[in-house]
Amino acid sequence: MILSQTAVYALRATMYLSQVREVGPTRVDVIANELKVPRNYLSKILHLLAREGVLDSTRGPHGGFQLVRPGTQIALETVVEHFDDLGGCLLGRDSCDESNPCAAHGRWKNISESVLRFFRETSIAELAGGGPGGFLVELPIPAKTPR
Amino acid sequence: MILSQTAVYALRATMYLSQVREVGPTRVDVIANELKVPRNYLSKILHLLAREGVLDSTRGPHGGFQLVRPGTQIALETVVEHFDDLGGCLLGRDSCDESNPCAAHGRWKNISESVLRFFRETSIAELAGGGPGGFLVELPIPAKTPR
DNA sequence: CCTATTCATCATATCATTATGACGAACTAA
DNA sequence: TTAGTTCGTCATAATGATATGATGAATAGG
Repeated sequence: MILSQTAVYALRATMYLSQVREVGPTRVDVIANELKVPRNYLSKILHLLAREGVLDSTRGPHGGFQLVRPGTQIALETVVEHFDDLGGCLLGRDSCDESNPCAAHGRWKNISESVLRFFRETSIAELAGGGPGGFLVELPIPAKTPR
Repeated sequence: MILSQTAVYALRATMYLSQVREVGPTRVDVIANELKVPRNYLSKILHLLAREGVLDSTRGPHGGFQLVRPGTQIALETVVEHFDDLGGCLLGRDSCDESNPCAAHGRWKNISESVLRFFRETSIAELAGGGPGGFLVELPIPAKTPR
């Protein structure tokens, strides 16, 4: 698989959040149930995304997670980069660039760049909205609650 | 990393074998030392490639591994497919195609295909020969020894 | 046939990823 | 201030990938 299970959970969860029509946070349990994903595991993933500024988290009643800005403005890369290293050396070397290339570097570069561009230029809302059963509506920008 | 460590070992080993100028098998120990890769682990990998018809293995004195045909005629895919599943669903679904697509399918398809094309159309000799310090000479076709 | 050589394989260890269960900390509302 | 709700986090488990060490089986050459 190209992405780790963890990164896929993160993507699917943020995609889900980008489709929630009601403003305000959504509980982990709801997301976990909806996506059929382990609750505590997802909790850690979302917590990390909150620490990294992709989500807002709120505790207590009416708490949960929400996107810090509409899904149309969040690139897949923004979510995935915290879990997987896309764009590393194909042959697994620590350093691999023009001045010190691996055997595959020159030929792989173009492909690699188009992959990176996909993650950089595709928004989670684009994916969430494009799939079967997805919504195409624009979301209101949720109020940013300071922590 | 896009490829597993195992797949990278397999690639590097076959690339190495494609550059060996002498006809006949090369011992695992030589390859492992040369590539700085764990010997027994590499042994299993090469054994699997032999079972799968990518390599010939010979036991006893003067034994070792060799490519079944010149590296110019072995695609990266031929080596990698036995270890990693390239081209699976981006969101990790078991089945994902035109008739039952995941949310990312349509947008990811083009990128995915160019990745697959790279592995299908690039030979191990191309990589081995293209890197710094590589050889560009053509190899004689090694005699196919029945097992 | 014997011996050295080499791959084949078994048992086990280590590590990272993925997952589960229990409890603590923060928050809301009454 | 109390009770209920919800995220936060700790401890631990299960699994798969990666790695090591010891031994078995096939082969070539004397």
